[in-house]
Amino acid sequence: MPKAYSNSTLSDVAREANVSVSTASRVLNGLAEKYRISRSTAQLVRESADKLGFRPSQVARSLRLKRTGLLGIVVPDLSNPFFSSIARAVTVSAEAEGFSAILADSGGAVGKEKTLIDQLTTRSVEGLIVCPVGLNFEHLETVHQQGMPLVVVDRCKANSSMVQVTSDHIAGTRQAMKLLLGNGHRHIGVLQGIAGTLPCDQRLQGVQEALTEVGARLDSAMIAGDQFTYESGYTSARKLLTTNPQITALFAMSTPNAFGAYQAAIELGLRVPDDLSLICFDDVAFADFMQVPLTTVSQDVPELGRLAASLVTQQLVHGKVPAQKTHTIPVTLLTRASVGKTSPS
Amino acid sequence: MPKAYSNSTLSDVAREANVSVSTASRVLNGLAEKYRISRSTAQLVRESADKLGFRPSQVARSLRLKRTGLLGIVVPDLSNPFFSSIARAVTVSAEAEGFSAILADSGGAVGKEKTLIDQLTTRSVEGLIVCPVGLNFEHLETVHQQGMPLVVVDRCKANSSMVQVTSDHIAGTRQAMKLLLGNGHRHIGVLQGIAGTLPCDQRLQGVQEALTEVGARLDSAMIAGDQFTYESGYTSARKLLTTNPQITALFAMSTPNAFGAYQAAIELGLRVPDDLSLICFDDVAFADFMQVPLTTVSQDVPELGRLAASLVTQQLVHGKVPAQKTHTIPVTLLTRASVGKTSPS
DNA sequence: ATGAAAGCGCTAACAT
DNA sequence: ATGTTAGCGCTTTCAT
Repeated sequence: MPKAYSNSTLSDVAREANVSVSTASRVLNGLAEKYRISRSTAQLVRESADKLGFRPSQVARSLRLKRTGLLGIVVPDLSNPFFSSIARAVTVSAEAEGFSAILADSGGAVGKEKTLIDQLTTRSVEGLIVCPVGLNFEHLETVHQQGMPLVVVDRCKANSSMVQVTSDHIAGTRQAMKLLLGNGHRHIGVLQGIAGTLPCDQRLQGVQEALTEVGARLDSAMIAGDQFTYESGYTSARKLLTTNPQITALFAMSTPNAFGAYQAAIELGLRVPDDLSLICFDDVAFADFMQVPLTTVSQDVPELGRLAASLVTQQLVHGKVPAQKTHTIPVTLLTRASVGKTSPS
Repeated sequence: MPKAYSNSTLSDVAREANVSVSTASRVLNGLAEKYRISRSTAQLVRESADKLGFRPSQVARSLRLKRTGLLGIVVPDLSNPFFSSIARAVTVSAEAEGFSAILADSGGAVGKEKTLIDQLTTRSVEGLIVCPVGLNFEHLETVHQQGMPLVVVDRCKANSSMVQVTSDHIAGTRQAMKLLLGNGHRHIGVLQGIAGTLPCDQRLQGVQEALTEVGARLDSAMIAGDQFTYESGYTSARKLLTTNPQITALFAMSTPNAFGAYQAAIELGLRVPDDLSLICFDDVAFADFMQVPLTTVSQDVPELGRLAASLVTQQLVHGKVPAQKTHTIPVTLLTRASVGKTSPS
C-alpha cells in the first residue's frame, strides 16, 4: 500500500526505477511519448512513483519553472456576503483553470491592503484579484505597471489603465430612481457609502441624472452617510429624516445602509412603505422574509468574481490580455414591498 | 526611487554591494549582529537592496527552509455566511502569526474535498483547517496520521484522534428544547440537516435527552430532512406538518432549514408563532428585521475559526501539540419572536 | 568579519 | 531511448 503523502523525491523514484531523474521527470509529466521512452521504462517509473507515494514538490517546480499557479485575492471584509461570494467565485474559477488562490482580508484598511499585496507578490502569485478599499490605488497601479496581471473588482478607479470589473451602478440606480419617481416621489434622500469610491460616485451620478430628466436636481442636503454599514445608514437616515421632513423616499447604497434606515424610520414613527419608501443597491438573502421585503437593485455578484478570475487566468494561460479595460455587469431591479406611491396631495 | 516590485535577486544585491551572497543574506535576515558584520557593510547591503527594490523570493526560501508559511483552509461552501465567517477568522489569525492561507471550496463533495487536500499538501501547506463535508474522514485521518497539523471544524468525527473544534450542539439543542417544552410544546418536529454528520447527530441527541427528561421520546416519524438547505427545510416541513397535524413546534437544524419551514407553514396557513413555533440552530444577520424574528441558538462562529487557526499555528511556531483533542465552543440562545406558548387544551 | 560552496527538488538544454 | 548537468534563489556549514 503506497503511502498517500510522503516525502520521497524525484530522485528517489529514479533510483527505485533504475533510471535517471530526467527520465523519471519526463514520464511523470506525461512526456514519455514525446521523448519516445519505452513503454516498459515508463511503466516501471510509474510503479516506482506509486510505490513510494511520490508527490512532486510544487515549491521546487515553482522555483524552476517560475510559475507558482498561485493567485492572490484580497477583499475588505470576507464576512460580508458580497465579498465572500466574490471570493468563492474566484476560488472556484481559479481552481478550474489549475490555480490555487491565497485569500487575504484587508479589513477595509488601505495600509493593510498594501502590505498584503506586498506579501502576495513576495509569494510569487501570478495574478491578483482585488476588491480594494477604494480610495487609494497607487499601490495597485504600481504593481500593475510592473506587469502583474491584476483585476480590480467593485470599488474601481475612474480613469485607470487597470482592468476593472464592476456592476452597472449608473443604470441600476437609474432604474431604482425611475421606480421612485414614477411612484410620485420627488423628495428623495440618499444614504451613501464611502464617498469617493466609484460605486458611491456612480450611484450618486445615477441619482442626479434621473433627477435631471424630470427637471429636478440633487440637493446636497439630501445626501448623508460615509460607510456602507448599518450604523452609517442608521445615523444618516435619522439625520436626513429629521432635517428634511418632506422626504418620502430613501435610496440606500447598501443593504446594511437600508436596514439602518429602516430602524431609524421605525424609531421616528414612520411606516415603510406607507410613510416612507425604501430602496437599495445590493440584495439580501431571504429578503422575502423581511418585515417589509426590500425592493433592491441586485448585482450578479458571482459573475463579478467569475469574470475577474477568468480575465486573469486567460491572460496567464493563453496570454490573452483583456481587450477591454472596463467590464460592466448588468444589474436587476427586484421589486418587492418597500416602495410605495406618494399620497396625492 | 527604488522599484517597489522587481526581480532582482540576492546575488544582484550582493554584487551591487560588493559583498558575498552570504553576507547579503545575513544582513537582510537581521543576522548582522550575530555574525558581527560591520555596521558599514550592513548599511551598504541594505541600501543596495533598497536601491534594487529587492524582494526575497518566498518560493526559494521555502525550498531551502522547508517551510512555506502556508496554511490550507477548505470549506464546503464559501457563499454560506457560516463558512465565510470561519474562513475570515482563519485568514486573519493566520496572517497575524505570519502565515498565508490558501482557500479551497469543496462544494460539499467529498471527492472534491479529497482532491483539494491532495493539492494543498502538494503545495506544501504546513497546516490544514478543514470544515469537512462530514461523512467520510478517511482522507483527513490519513493526512493527519502522516503528521500534517490538521484541525477539523464544525462537522467533526466522533471517536477521532484528530483535533476538532465544534459548537456545543447538545447543550444548545437542550436549551432550545427547554424553551419549547417549557412553553408547553410536546409534539415537536425536527428538521434535520445531513444525517450522519456530527452536528446533526448531536442535535438529534440533544432533542432526545430533553424529551427523555420530561418522560417523552423522539418518534422517528417526527424527523425529516437531509440537507442544511432551504429546500430540504421546505420539503421536510411540509411533509411533517401534513403527516403530523398535531405538531405545534419545529426545531430546525439550520437557518435555511428554518426559512424553508417558515415558507411551508405560510403555505399551509399556519401562523408563526401562533399556530406553529419555530426555533433553529445558527443565526441570521438582520434577524430582528424578519417578519417573525427567529429565535435561534447562535454559534460563536468567528471563535471556531480563530481557535482552529491558533491550534495549528501554535503547533507550527511553538511546537505546542494541542493537549485537548476536542474543543467545544459554547452557544447562546437568542430569544426573539418565533416561539410561543401552546394554547391550553 | 566575510566568503565559497553545497544543496533544497525540480526541469530542460544538451549530450549520446 | 535515456543520461548528465546546470541552475532557479535562497540559507547555512565550513573555511579563513
